[in-house]
Amino acid sequence: MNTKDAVVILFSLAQGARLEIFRLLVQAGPAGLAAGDIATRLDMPASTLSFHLKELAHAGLVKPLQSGRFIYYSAAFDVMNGLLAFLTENCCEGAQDCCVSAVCQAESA
Amino acid sequence: MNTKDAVVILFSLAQGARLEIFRLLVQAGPAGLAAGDIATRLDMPASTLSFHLKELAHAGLVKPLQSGRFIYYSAAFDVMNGLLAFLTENCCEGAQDCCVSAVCQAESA
DNA sequence: ACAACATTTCTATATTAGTGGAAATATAGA
DNA sequence: TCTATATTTCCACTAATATAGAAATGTTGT
Repeated sequence: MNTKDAVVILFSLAQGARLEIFRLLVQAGPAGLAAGDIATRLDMPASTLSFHLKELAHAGLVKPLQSGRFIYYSAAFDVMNGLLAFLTENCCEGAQDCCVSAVCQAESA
Repeated sequence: MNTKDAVVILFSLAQGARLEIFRLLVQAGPAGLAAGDIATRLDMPASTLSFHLKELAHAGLVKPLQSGRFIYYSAAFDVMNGLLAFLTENCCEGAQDCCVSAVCQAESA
């Protein structure tokens, strides 16, 4: 991951509608949700949703899977993990205690 | 942390210049760097840097500390950790294995 | 082929963001 | 107070983004 990739990913999340879409998909898990289902749950016009899904897919944060007439979108956890690692890379010149430890402790506690 | 806070933080990072500033400060550690130092290292006009620092500070991602004529900016690791936690909240309906574990394993390995 | 449905692309509009020079503000030291 | 330095604010310009209706595309079952 380089700076340009990270900017694209962050940009795709830095918008109210898109962040809600992504969080919905994170909570939905690997199976994902159909586009129409997302539109209904978030009360969003189809064209607006499509615009945002395209942005998220372009960043690699969501992956589309066609199944019949439906297209299921799911969150790409590996891409998100890569982003998190990038954001805390070379943290504090090697003193990693001050950086992401809080998250890891919260997870393992 | 709510969606609006997260969008503000993500937005502050979703820009090439700002992401570079933040990463520089992450690597610099808690002591931070003076604004002029950042400008020199990133070869950026002072007014442009100031614009971006303001955005990062507004999001709470960097903290300014005045010391004489200099203003030292440092990364707010607690805010970043809060963001990471928010992004993976309620992940996969409880099956956390699929989410942030990769980051934590990489850190502890 | 046709009808029904799911999703995307096209189009126009309104709003917002990024840039950097010049001027203003703040601090320190003599 | 005067000067040098550090940083921010002001300003104008250029460009990009979010939105949603309407039309187009693709898919399924009959």
